Amino acid sequence: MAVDTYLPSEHELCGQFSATRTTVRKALDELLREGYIVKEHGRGSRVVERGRSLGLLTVKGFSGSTHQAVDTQVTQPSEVREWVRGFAFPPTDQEQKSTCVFFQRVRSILGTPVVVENNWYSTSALEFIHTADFIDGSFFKTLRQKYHVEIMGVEQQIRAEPASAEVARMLKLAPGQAILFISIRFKTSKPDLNLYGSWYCNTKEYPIGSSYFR
Amino acid sequence: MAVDTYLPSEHELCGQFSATRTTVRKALDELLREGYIVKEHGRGSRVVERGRSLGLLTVKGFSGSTHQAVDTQVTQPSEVREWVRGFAFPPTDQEQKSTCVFFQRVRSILGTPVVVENNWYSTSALEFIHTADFIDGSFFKTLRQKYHVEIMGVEQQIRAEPASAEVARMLKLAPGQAILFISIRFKTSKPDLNLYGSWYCNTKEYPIGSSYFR
DNA sequence: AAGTGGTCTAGACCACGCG
DNA sequence: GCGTGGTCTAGACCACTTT
Repeated sequence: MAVDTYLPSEHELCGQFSATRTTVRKALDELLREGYIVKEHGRGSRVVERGRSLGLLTVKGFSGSTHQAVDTQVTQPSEVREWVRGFAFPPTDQEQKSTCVFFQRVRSILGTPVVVENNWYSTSALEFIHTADFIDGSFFKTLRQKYHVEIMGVEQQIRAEPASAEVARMLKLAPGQAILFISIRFKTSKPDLNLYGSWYCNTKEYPIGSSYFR
Repeated sequence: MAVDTYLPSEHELCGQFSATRTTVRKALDELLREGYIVKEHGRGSRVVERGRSLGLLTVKGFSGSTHQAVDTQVTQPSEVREWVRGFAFPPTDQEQKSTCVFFQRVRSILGTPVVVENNWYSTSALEFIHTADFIDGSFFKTLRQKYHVEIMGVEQQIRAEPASAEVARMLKLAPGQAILFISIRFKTSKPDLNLYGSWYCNTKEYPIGSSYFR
């Protein structure tokens, strides 16, 4: 949809999709939270330009980015490991009873590496998926299309830290530069399945964006 | 409510408050997003411990903190100024036509300064409120109780930065330490009134927390 | 089987923007 | 006055958990 145009009214959308206000409004609220529209009381729902930011803080994950030119490099393909400690959101007891799958990747925008992602999930809740088998290179898309698992929510804890030597190397920064560290847990529609991440972000060019509406 | 207990069922709450499922669920969804409860399909809504984090990323602002012992020091009382430039979320044209009110404060937890807040709002949308007249020292509480203005949403942009000399001094850190910079815009129930902030956070002891659910 | 949360239909009334 | 979004009541059906 073109920026600055208005969507059909909620009542019209009800007709078009044979749904009720409740359902239509729920869908529009998603668009609002993702930053695609703003609602103007008495006028309508206007399509807006999404800002120059990563949009990491929503359930869409990195794929919800404003940027089309996000490139993903797998730096450590999926492998089975033991859990490490020190998560801000610790895995459940059940998850810790089994091993986990770990993979690491680096996200870049226009050639600039912006995020180093360390990702884990429990082998008890989801089979081993090789990074080479990700549909279109996307983990979330693979979960959705092949396993019918949806991301239902996300919890995060955010800190500013100096970059370690290793992270600095991967982000092509000087060691000690200020980076953003995100400890993250995604909750999925599969009750026992959570996805854990420790993400290191270079926010110099591309800050993290977030919006939240009642 | 005690941690790990369950709330009355949604149907029960409907009875207790003479409301419908829709309304009760909307309220519970707020509690979910604020991190006070988790919903367990088929079981109920369980009260959980909120983590050791600031909860800055929701519409509650700093007052949504987990910590009771948040102390606020006004370092620059309200005064009328010209707008400065460089906001991630620029004031609207209408707002920029008039002057603005600026105030600065430092939030501390258990004696440790954790946030330096620079705050602005347009004089065209809200009268000058002296920091000394804040109800219980809270700006949001004053807006709500005295002006019947509610916070409806928040947009943020987050970066990791080295602390400037001035910010370092206020946060009692060494200059150049990694801190978190948040550029923030609160939208209110008063259509023309937005609140703008540039916040500098020391996340070493108290990281920023956020949760998001469909 | 009974109780829970998840989702939906159907319809009402209100507050806001605009002509 | 009319159309818009904001909120609410009333009630149905489904999926999941527990007994």
